[in-house]
Amino acid sequence: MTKRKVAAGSRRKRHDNGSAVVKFGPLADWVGFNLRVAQEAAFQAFSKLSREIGEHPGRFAILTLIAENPGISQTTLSNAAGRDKSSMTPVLEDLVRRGLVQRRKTDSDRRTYRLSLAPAGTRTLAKLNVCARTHEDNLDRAVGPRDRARFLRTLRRIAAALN
Amino acid sequence: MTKRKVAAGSRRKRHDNGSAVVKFGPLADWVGFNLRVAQEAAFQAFSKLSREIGEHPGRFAILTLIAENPGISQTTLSNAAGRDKSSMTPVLEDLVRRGLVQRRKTDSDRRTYRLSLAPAGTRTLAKLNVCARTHEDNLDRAVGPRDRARFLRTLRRIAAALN
DNA sequence: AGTGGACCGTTTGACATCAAACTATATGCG
DNA sequence: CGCATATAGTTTGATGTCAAACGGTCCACT
Repeated sequence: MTKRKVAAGSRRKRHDNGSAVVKFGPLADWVGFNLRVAQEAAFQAFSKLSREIGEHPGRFAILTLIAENPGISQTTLSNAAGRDKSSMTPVLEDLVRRGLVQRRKTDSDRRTYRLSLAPAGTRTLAKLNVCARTHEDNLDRAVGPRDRARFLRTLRRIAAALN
Repeated sequence: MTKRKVAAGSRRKRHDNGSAVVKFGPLADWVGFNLRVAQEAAFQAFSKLSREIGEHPGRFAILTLIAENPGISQTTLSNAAGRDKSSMTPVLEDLVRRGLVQRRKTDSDRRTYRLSLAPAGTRTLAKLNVCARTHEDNLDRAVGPRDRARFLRTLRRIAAALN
């Protein structure tokens, strides 16, 4: 029970280190909980990849959406990214300061900014796309090629149903 | 183009309201992005349900884990919930103050707390379980009964592969 | 032309979370 | 025994997010 050598795989620890065996009970079979765990694991993994090239993981969706929709406004961007418009202020301030994004006022509507990628932004996005490709390969491997399409379809249905 | 009556379903707006048509480009086909969108939609939906009974959505996992593992320590709890141990401090302070959770020191190790549910905590958890059941029904409907088991398996594989 | 309501982006305040530093406690090892 | 090291929980500082309030702008309607 308290022998020096313990069962396979579990290295001897002086204390718990918080890694005791835990029962998850009904949580273990709920879609909501497993969805959260999977998403957080995926985000952590992408986070690590993007930090290796010195970029915040959240910048990827922002830069992609600007690249795909040149001239987009901050509010439209925030809606597409699923974030409040007020959280765009510091993010875009940073991206503009670093020369990745251009922010221009229009003549027609002086309230809105028109956002577009600067050349440096295109280059940064290209590097992030390499990270995303690697990340996606890891995810695909876990999902399996046979189930990928079905899995994507289910995710989209969940998003659509709960909005 | 600018007629009074517009195409089906799209109510006439004076301005964009940030709901312009947006191209998602490659984002739309990435597992990582769709996973994020689905999870955030699901969380929002559960959040709304749990706020109706006056409880923070995040308390559900905490209370369930304490119920399933009486005597669990804060660090073990934080690991199981996928949160940093330091974020448990204010949460448990709140739960103890409201009489939902009991926190006792042990004789054997005076550093650790042993957490367990108080009767009020059991009652609150029962109410949260009703919310979770409703939420899960909505999710199941979106997933479809045929794909549910496969979907769960895929989510678990993603979580396992990226840790 | 004037005006009221809607909209864009920012500011502010609240909150959850993390990471690192810190205090107190426990224990393996000499 | 005594100390170096590991662990439990808290504190602190930074960050990202939201929601509400605000100033500036636009525009439909009178």
